[in-house]
Amino acid sequence: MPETAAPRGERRADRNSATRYGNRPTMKDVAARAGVGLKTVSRVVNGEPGVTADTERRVQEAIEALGFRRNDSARVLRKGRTASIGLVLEDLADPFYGPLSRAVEEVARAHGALLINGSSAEDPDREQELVLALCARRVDGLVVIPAGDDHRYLEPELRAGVATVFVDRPAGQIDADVVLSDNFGGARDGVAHLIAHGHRRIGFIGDMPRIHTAAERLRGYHTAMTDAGIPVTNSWTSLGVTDPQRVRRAAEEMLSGPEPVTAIFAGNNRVTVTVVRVLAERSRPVALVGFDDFELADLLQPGVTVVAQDAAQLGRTAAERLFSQLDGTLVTPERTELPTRLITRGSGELAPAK
Amino acid sequence: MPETAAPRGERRADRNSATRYGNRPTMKDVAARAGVGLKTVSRVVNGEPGVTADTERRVQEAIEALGFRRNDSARVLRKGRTASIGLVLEDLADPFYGPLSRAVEEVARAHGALLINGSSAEDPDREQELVLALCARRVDGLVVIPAGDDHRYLEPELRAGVATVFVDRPAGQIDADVVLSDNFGGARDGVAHLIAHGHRRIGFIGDMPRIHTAAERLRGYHTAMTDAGIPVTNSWTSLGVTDPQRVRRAAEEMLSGPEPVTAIFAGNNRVTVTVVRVLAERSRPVALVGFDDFELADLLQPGVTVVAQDAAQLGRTAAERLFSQLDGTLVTPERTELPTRLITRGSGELAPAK
DNA sequence: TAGAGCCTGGACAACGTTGTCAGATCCGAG
DNA sequence: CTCGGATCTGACAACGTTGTCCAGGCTCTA
Repeated sequence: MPETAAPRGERRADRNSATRYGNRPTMKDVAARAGVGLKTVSRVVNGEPGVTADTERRVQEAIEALGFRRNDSARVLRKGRTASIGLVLEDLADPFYGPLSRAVEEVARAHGALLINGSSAEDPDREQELVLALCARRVDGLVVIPAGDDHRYLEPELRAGVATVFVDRPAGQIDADVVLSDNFGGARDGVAHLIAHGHRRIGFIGDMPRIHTAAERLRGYHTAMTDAGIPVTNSWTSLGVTDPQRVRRAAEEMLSGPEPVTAIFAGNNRVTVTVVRVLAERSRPVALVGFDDFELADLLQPGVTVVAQDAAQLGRTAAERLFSQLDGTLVTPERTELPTRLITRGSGELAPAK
Repeated sequence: MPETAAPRGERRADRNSATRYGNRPTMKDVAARAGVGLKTVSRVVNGEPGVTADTERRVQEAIEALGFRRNDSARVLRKGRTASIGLVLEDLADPFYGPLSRAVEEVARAHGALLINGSSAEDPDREQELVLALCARRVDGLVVIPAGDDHRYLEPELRAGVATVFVDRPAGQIDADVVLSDNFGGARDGVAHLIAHGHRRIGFIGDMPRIHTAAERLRGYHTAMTDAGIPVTNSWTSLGVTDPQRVRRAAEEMLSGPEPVTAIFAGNNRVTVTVVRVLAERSRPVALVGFDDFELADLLQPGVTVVAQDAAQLGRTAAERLFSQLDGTLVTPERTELPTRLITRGSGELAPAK
């Protein structure tokens, strides 16, 4: 039907202009060139049956010649599903989130979906901004590592059917699926490990307790101490922003008071590393167990004993639950808790110094 | 205009059904509820002028009540720009790419764009698949860390106006913008550093030379050796897949031959770490310089001397060039090369063992 | 008070695709 | 030779938004 193509042809007077910047060929163009109907092109592009080999060949040639690529935006609009999921995390540059993100991506890929991700930089407003932007893009689902503690802004989205899984920390004020590490148990076991090696004065340096993981780990510390009948002195714990300067000061204080600690439990990755630096500068050996594993921990002198959580497994589990929601397999929000693993490498097995 | 809303109202017999799973309210719904025209809602949502305060309030209330969120897919279709860019890299879990990705994200954010990313897993087919999927989504631009060496498949996309910047390695067979580290200069300087400390038998363990960065670093090694008048023996270089087993074997071989090397230049991150492990098992000190910095390199005994490249800067530069292309500021593809930095920490300053 | 000009709001088409449905074509069997 | 049915093809509407354009009401001035 050349008639169908005519108005289009008029608008784009010169055939070459179809390949000009920002003016991509559409199925209509392909159809005109191949001398077939619009829908036939759609059929070929989507591999639908009911097209003769000859017609298909003509269409393919036209696609090739014009450099046509289907516009998925239009497709999405029509079909309602975007085949993409969103991941909001704290900071992609953090070595903990890289593997997690990659794991989510792999699961998404297995389901034919792309991953859009964003870093909240631990800022609740930015988290909300990102999440809502992703919803506006109509991602099919969301994996969120929350920065804020109030997620009621998600309610309309949840009602509208956006599948959502929270990871690493639970959602605030709403009932949602969540995948966590056993922060409490891990910390408790780590501290108990130090106690088992003879320590009684054990320091704890962690994040602000308003962060769920930090609070849970602190609780684990207290539980282990209480279980062993050890009263905890206030000066042994330091909770707050975990920038190197503060952690350094905190470590130095608890190591030099009248009742210096003989062991330190570090509440996260960054803390552990800073503590390692502080300890490296001192002659008296101090035991150390850190939450979160990190690369090369085994190569340090001594190797650093850690409570490891499996970031990739966390991401994988979350993504799988997400797609279960999308399949309709899963309906009720659940709380999944993954175990942690104590990896002994030396630093946690040092005996208390006199 | 209740008349306008009527047909819609009929289709969704029950008002509640508008908030049912997968059936989101549209601007039409909002307009009906607020008793205004469709375009007025659009104006309010986009903050366009020409709406009285009272009308705006009514619309805002309807939006609130219905939990409306603009469908960006439709918007994209209409406007032609998606305000999103794609990033294709090798592996998000690799600590080198985390900061790079984050830097790209920050620049994108500053330009109001979201980042979609994908891991090619160093597989050219998967790279192409990802890139084309992103093009189908009509991302405004692409940042690609290429896995393959033939990117002619991108030609139709480039003609269609998809801004593209290659990072870390140049594009193959097409003329495109590219941002690189000075792999050649960095490796040359690193090896020269070893030579300056008295080494003559220096090993090189690197990736397959079909990877551009690997080839350049190898060239740097050869140049440094030649400049110093040192003939290179074949058994001193190992090129291939950089899995731990192979690297370990390679290192052990060059350390135990009749003419054992007294220093090793490691072609990348992973190689460096493996070599550190091998050297830690041996008593005789061997000097080591690695390409790429890594966390805790300073805490090892001895600290590891490295040729550092700034991954974040690489990402930032690439993203900025991308947006310059989109602004129209930039038209001619260019090759940008960022300097590397030698960081001395001890392992590269060891004198050759007898 | 009439006319000009501004401001607000809405009807309509278009973006590029897919689902529906009906028309056209071809084959073989009666 | 004709008819039924299977197969292939295309016209059309719809997805939810934004750009264009025009209508109607208002204010201001002469």
